Amino acid sequence: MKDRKKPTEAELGILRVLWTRGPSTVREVAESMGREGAYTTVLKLLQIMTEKGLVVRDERARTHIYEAASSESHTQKQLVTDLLDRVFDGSAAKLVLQALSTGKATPAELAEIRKLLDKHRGGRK
Amino acid sequence: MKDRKKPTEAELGILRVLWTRGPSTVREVAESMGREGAYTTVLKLLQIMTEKGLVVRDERARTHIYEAASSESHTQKQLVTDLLDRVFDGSAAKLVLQALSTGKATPAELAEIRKLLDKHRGGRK
DNA sequence: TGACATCTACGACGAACTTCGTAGATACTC
DNA sequence: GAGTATCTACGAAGTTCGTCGTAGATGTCA
Repeated sequence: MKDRKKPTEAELGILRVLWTRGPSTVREVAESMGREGAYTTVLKLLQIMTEKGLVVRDERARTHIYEAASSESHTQKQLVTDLLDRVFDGSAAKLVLQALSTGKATPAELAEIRKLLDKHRGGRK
Repeated sequence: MKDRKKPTEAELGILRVLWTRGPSTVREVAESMGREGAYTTVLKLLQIMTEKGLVVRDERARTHIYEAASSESHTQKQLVTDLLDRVFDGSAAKLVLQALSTGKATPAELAEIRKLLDKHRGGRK
């Protein structure tokens, strides 16, 4: 698996569009990003991403259709793992602590996290 | 605050050394990274980081002493916030879910996270 | 068919990042 | 004091990334 390669900033922006829109053309991606003027930029990025294996391309029609090669959650996990190793010495607790300390978690989210913990504990015990 | 600037990969490596070692000379940093051969590389990086404000330099002595400008936890929080915005739509819950799903959290850590949640809930109520 | 629109491919550019070599200044040692 | 070691400063090269312009192929339509 060549999943080791982390998408760059611009690539991530495109992946986000593909995850929410599903398979899309270059034009659709560009418009979704509000970058209609930068059509060829998006095209080039998608071509490179195809080489890297970040997206998959259906070129049966003249207008190619691109699709994310990895699911959003899979990529999220990969990026979290990366941050964990690079910045937190692999300690998930430290990461969660910092995530919560940003104060961006709503009460509903806190409850959700609580449920997650219960599930994890259940699996472990 | 110019804290908006995210350290690059190499810069982060140096910051990690400074956080664990405390104020250090170029040589000490290079040795701590096992890059003694790349002395001038580390020096150049530290010079650039000084310009960027990532580190602070004491140049009273001939051999300058460098120190991280921001604490480890502060930088961690910044990087988590960045990931949160870029990859998780700002949802701390999603991030925590992925962090836990890596399976890297020990039971002790899970307990710790639980405690954190209690504290957060307490503050809210 | 001819004019025009749309698509892909590709090369080139500038900016940021990382690396290293060299020069020059300062300290150390005998 | 001469020679050596160590330090900073700085410029240049190689890479990656993001951007865009242009060329050429293909489709559309009056």
